[in-house]
Amino acid sequence: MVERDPSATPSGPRSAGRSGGPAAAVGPEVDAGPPPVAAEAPDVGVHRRPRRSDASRAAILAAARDRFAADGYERATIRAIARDAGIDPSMVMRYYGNKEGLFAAAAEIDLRVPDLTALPPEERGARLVRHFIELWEGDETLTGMLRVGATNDAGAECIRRVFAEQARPMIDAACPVPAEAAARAALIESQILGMALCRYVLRVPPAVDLSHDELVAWLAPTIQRYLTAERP
Amino acid sequence: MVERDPSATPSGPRSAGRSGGPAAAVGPEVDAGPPPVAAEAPDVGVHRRPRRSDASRAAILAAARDRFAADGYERATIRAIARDAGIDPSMVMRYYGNKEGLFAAAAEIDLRVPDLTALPPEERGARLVRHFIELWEGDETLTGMLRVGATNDAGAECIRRVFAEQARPMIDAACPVPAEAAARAALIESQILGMALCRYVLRVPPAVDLSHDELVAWLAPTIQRYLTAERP
DNA sequence: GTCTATAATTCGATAGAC
DNA sequence: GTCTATCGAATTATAGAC
Repeated sequence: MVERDPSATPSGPRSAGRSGGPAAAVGPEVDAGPPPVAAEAPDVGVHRRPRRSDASRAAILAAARDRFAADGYERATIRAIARDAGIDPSMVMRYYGNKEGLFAAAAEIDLRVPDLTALPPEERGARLVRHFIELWEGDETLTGMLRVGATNDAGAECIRRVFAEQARPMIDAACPVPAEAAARAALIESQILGMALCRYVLRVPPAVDLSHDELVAWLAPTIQRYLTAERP
Repeated sequence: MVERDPSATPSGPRSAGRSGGPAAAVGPEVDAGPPPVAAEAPDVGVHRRPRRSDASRAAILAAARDRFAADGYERATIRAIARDAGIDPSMVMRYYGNKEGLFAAAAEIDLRVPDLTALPPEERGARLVRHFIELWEGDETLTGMLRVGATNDAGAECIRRVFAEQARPMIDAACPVPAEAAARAALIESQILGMALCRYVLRVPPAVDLSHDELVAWLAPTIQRYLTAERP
């Protein structure tokens, strides 16, 4: 079958690593902290005394992102994540409490939605489409979150939150009628996620074969209409 | 957490049953047959001697569809499916060989795509959108297949095949330029599946709140454009 | 902080009686 | 055809030594 062979990667990090690219923009280490352990740093504000385990935590998070992305929530085991990170599985439990805590820490995503108000209205659709295409192809974590969100409720909540917090404000700013912004944002999200689903998760052949330019040419008018067209 | 409580349904069928509605239209019992058992009916063509176990097989398939739909591939256990069907788990193995065989048998879907050529071109987008909305809300199996397809490759193949075999011909017949039909079908599929993902799987609030009429009003022009508009 | 050992479940799958 | 009993493997999670 096409299932993952556990013996294929007996040790060491995964081949298709993130290479520290978009991962570096994820944000300032927003892990949940060691849950059942003594709180050694109550003032988690600007300054924080670096823990000796920061390297281990980062390695775990990177491996978790890869595994969750590749295998989904259920098949991504703590053992495999720990093995990829070169760390004992019990450390993962100690740092993140349980599997859900680990996922929550690994699921921090930055969509880096561009500022649409700086563009002339007729270019906003194309700008948004091109941004999401490049975002999706540059970071397999997004595909993973989509995979997890379809099966696990914590993953779905993650996607809902990411789009509500990061995409909505920009869409609100670009929408003509504020009362319609919610519906317009949902429509845009449906087309963006739908194409991502077909291309990167389901791998529907004709969707995979579309070039970036073709995608922009087809999808930009759709997004543009959802964004600014008069309500039908 | 929101995970399923195994003790919530100690026995008996699931509360949200299919009530034999769309399931009856799935097709003429296309199960894989008992794989490791003696082939008692080699001529599985038009006529077939009804097996004594047909009722059990149907019960298993119905329960499997519900479980796969609700829990996804990994969490849907053969034990739980058998319990819902009121049948011993070993029977599932005997009938369908293994878990993948069971899924393949349960994943037979009929999209019942309407004949678009009978409609004036300007009404085809709305017709298609309304059909898929009603289809999706009338049969939770489709949501389940989407859930499974996101995590499991067999599920993804199922979705690819269903759309390729059932939706493509109708779209081909309605598309102006045959060479562009593949891309147009992929675009339509991305918008249909994307909205289904947001509404029924991820349950993004603004997408869930959209009424049928609003959905048709917003999505129909998109589908219409993917279907017949000149290539951008 | 790190690791070993293991508890406690649960799973898919098999063997065999009736 | 149906069911009981169970195997072997895998999982999350915990306890505790160093």
